[in-house]
Amino acid sequence: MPTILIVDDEEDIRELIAVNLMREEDYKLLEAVTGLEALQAARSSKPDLIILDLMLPEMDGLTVYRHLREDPRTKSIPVIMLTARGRLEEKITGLELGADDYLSKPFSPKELMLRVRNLLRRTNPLQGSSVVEIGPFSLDKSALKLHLDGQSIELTATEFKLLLLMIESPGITQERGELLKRVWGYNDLIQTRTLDTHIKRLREKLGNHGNSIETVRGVGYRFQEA
Amino acid sequence: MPTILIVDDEEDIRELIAVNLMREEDYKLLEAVTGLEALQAARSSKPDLIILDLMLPEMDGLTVYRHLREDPRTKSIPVIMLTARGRLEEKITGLELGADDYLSKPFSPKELMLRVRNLLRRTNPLQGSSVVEIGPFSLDKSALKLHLDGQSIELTATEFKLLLLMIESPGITQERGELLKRVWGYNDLIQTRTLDTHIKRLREKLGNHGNSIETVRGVGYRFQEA
DNA sequence: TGAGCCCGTGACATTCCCGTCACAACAGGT
DNA sequence: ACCTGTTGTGACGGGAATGTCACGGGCTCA
Repeated sequence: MPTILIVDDEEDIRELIAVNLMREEDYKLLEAVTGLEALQAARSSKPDLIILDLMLPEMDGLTVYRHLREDPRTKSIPVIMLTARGRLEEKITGLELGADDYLSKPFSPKELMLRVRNLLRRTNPLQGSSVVEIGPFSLDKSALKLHLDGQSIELTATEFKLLLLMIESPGITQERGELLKRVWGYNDLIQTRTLDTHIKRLREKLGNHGNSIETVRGVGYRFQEA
Repeated sequence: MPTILIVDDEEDIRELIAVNLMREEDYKLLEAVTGLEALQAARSSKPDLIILDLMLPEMDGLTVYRHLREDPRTKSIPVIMLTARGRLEEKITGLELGADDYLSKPFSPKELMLRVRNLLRRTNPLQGSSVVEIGPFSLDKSALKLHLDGQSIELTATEFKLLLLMIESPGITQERGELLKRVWGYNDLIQTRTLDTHIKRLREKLGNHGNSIETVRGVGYRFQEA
């Protein structure tokens, strides 16, 4: 289970980030309020990733970042920096970010989750390399590949998530709104062709098995082996 | 019977939610006014779902949520959060909510009911096992399908509602006005051939069993196994 | 920086559902 | 048998839901 350290002096920002990380995946969370706390926690707990707000009282966020990079114990931990849009952002753009990333406020939590996952996958590739098997379908979470009829089909991240969601409960109809929320994070019943388009792309990639994804008009889609 | 815990400091909001929930389904309802009460109730009564207003005196709603997630006894209980439209909402919008959900005030009770049902079904799949069996008939609510004589018959949403209504009380004659109200929401005794048409279509799809839907002239229709 | 990939969107095509109508068939009462 | 109100039936068209396609923006990697 990956450990993530959140550094921010604002209680509710920490709260929000934490709350979101906790769903979706099983992360172990640490929190720090000041730069000093952050450095100590980073050294002692060796988190897999640090989310660092640059706007900190006392010790500036960039300073914290430099210290992290100088200490061999924390040198290789990837960092996602949160910056206010403006001058600080410019400074960062100039930095050689290496394995790191940044996000300017106000940011969408969805975006943050995405980067967290990306960064963890990039630096910690073994992470969650499990395989789901349903009938002739074999989904490899780590490689984002689908094995079917002896063939290996590459899926994109979104396609994979969508297919996995449906394939995990075969025979159960997944409502459109449900899929939009779980895959894209849309909470409102917005009108979009995005879901349909991805369903189409999935069906194409599934070839003969394309009709395993059935349309339930007015409700959603369901996975059902022919 | 699923248990639902409502957490809100405002009496009339609680009332409003309670009244609406009771109208739709048979839920057992619990109420809590403060965050502490909520946590205690959640731990002792283990509700199937919690509706949590984020705007609470004393202990903030997000904090309550956090505690719920930390305690293994309440960790897996789904939560619907109610937020005021505004800053908090922005923070939450776009989140990948995972098992949970949120709704911004003012919300329509209909919307809330919908999410309650969804969430309960999703997290508690045994619950309301979306299949109804009567004699040789087997109705799958989620797929809108009817299994009969080893065959699988697809029904449209309207057909399904209509058939379900009659099949749930076999031998009982359903009056035309009653059916029009429950399936179509028509409150007036309007003159329409809609009902007849749908009955016809149903009979067609039922094949040999078509005559299980009997006409009671001047009154309505009745489902009766041959 | 340029090519390639992935993704969301809007425009358009297609399919499907459903209510209505006109007319046929039917049942019950006289 | 005739009359009358009710129900069955088939066809039609509007409109909504979904399928399909092409485009452009953003990101990545070389």
